Amino acid sequence: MPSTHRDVAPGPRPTSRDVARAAGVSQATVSLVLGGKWQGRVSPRTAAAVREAATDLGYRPNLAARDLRLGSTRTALLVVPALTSEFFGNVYAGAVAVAAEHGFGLVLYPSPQGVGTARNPFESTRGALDGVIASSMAADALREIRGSFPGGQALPLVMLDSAPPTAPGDPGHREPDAPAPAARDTTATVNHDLADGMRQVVGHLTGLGHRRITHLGAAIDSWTFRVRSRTFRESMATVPDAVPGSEPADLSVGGGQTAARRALTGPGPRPTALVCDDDTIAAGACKAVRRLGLSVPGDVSVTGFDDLSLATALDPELTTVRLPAQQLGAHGMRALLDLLAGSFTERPPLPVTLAVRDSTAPAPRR
Amino acid sequence: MPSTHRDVAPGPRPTSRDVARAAGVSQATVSLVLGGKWQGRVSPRTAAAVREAATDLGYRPNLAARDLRLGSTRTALLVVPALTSEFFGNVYAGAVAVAAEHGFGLVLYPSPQGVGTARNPFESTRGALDGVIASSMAADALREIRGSFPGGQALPLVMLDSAPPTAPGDPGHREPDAPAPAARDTTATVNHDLADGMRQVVGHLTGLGHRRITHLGAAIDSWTFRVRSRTFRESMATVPDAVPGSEPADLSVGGGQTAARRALTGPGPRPTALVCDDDTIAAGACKAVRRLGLSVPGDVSVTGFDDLSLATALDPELTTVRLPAQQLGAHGMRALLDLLAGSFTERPPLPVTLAVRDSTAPAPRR
DNA sequence: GGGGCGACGTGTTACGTATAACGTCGCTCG
DNA sequence: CGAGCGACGTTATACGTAACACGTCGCCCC
Repeated sequence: MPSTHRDVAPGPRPTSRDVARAAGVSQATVSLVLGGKWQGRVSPRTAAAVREAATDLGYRPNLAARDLRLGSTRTALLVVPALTSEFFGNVYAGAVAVAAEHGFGLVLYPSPQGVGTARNPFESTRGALDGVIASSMAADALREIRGSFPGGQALPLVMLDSAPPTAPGDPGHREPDAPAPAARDTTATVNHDLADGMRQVVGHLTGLGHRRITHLGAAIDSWTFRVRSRTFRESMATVPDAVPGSEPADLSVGGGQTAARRALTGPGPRPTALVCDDDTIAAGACKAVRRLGLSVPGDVSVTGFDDLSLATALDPELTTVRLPAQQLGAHGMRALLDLLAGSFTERPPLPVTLAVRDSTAPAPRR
Repeated sequence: MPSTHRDVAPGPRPTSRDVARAAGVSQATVSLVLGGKWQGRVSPRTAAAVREAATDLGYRPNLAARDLRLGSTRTALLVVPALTSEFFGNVYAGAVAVAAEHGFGLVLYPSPQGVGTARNPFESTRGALDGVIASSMAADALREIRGSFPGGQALPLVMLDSAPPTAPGDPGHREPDAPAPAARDTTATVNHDLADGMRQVVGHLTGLGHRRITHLGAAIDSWTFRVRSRTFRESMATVPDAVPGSEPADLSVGGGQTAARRALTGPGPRPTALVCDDDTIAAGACKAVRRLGLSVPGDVSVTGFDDLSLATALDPELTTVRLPAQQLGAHGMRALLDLLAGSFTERPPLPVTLAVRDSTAPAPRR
C-alpha cells in the first residue's frame, strides 16, 4: 500500500487554485467540490477529477483564509482549573476527539492559579472563538468568564460540572451564579451525576456498618463540591443513628492530611470513615490515619472521588467514585456544537460508578 | 479604577479601518503604528492618537487576516506522549507561558496511544505551523514526526529530552535517530541532565550502604529512558562490590509492581534497593515490596523519577529525582523562537536535584 | 530659485477561500 | 419555433491585514 501523500517537491504549499489548474477547472469549482456542496452543481466526473487532483497535490486548505472568509474560526476554548491533573487531561482528550471529528480546533486555557481564580481567558487566546467550555470552575471564576466575553457579545458557553442540573426533583434550588435569562439560549450544562456518586459512597459505607462518617470537603466554592456536601448531609440524614461530620480540606495531599488529622483527633467519638471530595485529599487522609497509629481500612475506611491513577497507586488501593471524565469532555463539546447549530437539548447527567477497592472495610466492632 | 475595556455596544467587532476612521488617519497608518514599525514614519502625536482610538474601541486585530497576510500562524505544536500526566502538563505550562509572551499560540497534540506510537500530528492540526516541539518521544515516533512534515518542507523542530546532548565527553555515541544533516539548522535539543540525576540516585543509595541495586527501566525505546539505563550501569561500575540488576517495566503502577516482584523473587541474592525510571513505576514497586511481606524502606529502598505529586502522596514519601518540567517547556519554546530567528545556540542541560524522602534508608545489616 | 531630501502619510495590492450572481449550453414543451 | 429550464460551471467579490511604492509638503543648501 503506497503512502497517501505523494512527495511534492517544490512550492511552499499548494492552493486551491493550483488544484483547479491541475484539474482543468476554476478555483470556485474546487471550493464547491471540496466543500461538499456540489449536489447538482457539478457533474460527478469533474468532482472526482477535482478530488483526485487535490489528494494528488497533497492539498490542504489554508485555514487562515477560510476563517477570514467565513468569519468563524471553528475553534473553541476549554477552560480548566489546572492542566496538571489527570482528570482535566481526560476531559480535554474527550473534547478534542469530538472537536476534531467536526473539523473544530480546541485550545486550552489552564487557569493559572488553580481552582478558584481565573484570569481573563480571552487575553491569552489567539483570535476569535466560536464558543467556550468551562470545566469545574469556581463560581466567581465562572462569573468572570461570562463577563469577559469580547465586545460584550454573547459567546456560546458550555459549563461542565459547574451548574445545577435542571432536575425536576430539585425545584427550589437557586444558584447564586445562575445564568442571566438573556444568555439562556447560548448556555448549556453537562454534569456528572455527582449526587448519585455521593449517595453510592454513603450507601456503601453504611452498608458496611459505619455510622460515624466525616466528610472532608474541598474548600472551594463551586457546584462540583457543593453538591457533594449537600448530598452527603442529605444521605446521612436518612440513616438511623448516623453521626455525620464535616471538615474543610485544601485540594491537595497536605490539605487532606491536615483535615483528616483534625477530624480524627477532634472532640467526641472518632469517625470510622472519611469521605473525601477527591482522590488527592483521600491520599492525604490515608497518611494522616497512619501517622496516628491507626490503619486503613482496619480502623478507618477512606473513600475518594475521580478514580485517578493515584487511586490504585496507593496501598491499600482506594475505594473511589469513578467519573467518566473523557465522556464529560466529549459530551461538552457535542453540546457546544449543538448550541452553535441551535439544536441543543439538555441531557441527563452522566452516570457514575463506585469502584470498591481495599480502603473500605466493615466498621470496627465497638 | 475604571475597567480598561469600555463597553462597545454595537458592531460585531472593530477592524483596523474603524480605528483609522476614529483616529482620522488611513488604515495603513493604523497597521504601521500598531505593528510597532513606525519609527520615523509616523509622528509621535498621530501614533498616540491611533493607539488611543484603538484601545478606545477595544480593537483587537483579526488574527485570521494577519496570518493570511503574513503566511505565518505564529503557532507551534507541542507533541506529548500523554496529556493525562502531570509531567507533561508542566511542560505545557512552561512552554505556553513563553509562547504567550511572544504572541505565539501553542497547540497540543497528545499522542493518543501513550508513549511509543504517534500518529501523524499534522492531521489533527488546524492550519499551518511555524514549528514543532516534541517532548520525550520514542525514537520511532520522532522519526515519524520528522517524516510527516507537510509538503516535505523542513519545519523547525525542538526535541525535549529526546536526543543526546552534544556533550564533548560523549563523542562516540551515535544515535539511530540522529537528525539528517540537512535538517541540522532547523533542529534543536533541550534536555534535562538525566544522567546526573541517575548518578545522584546511585550515589545516594551506595552512600547508604546499598550494593545490590536493581534498575526497573521503562520498557520504551527513547532517549529519556536509554540514558537512565546507561548511566545506571556506568555509575554502578565505579562502585566496588556493586551488584547491579535490571528489569524492564511497563510505564504504569501495574508494570512497576510486576517488574519489582520479578526483581525481588528472582534467583540470587535479593536486591536491597530498586531504582525506578518513573514515580509511577516506583509506586508499583512499593506495592510489590509490601505484598511480599517486606517493608519500604526497612528491607528495600525505592527511588523514582520526576517528582510528581504522587511522590508525596505515597506513604512513605518517595525519594525521587526532581525534574524541572516547566523549565523544560519554557526552554523548549525559547529554543524554537531562537530557531525561527536564526539565532539558536545549544545550551547546557537543565540541572536536576534529588529529593530525598522516606522511601530510602541505610541498607539492612547482612 | 530650484533641486533635493527628509518627514509624514496614503493608495493599492495580495494573501486563499467561499459564495452570490451570472453565463452557456442542449433539450423539452407549449 | 422560441421560450424556458435544468445541468454545469465560471467570474467577480469580500473578508481584514501588512507592506510596497508612491505622493505631498516644508525646508535647506548650493
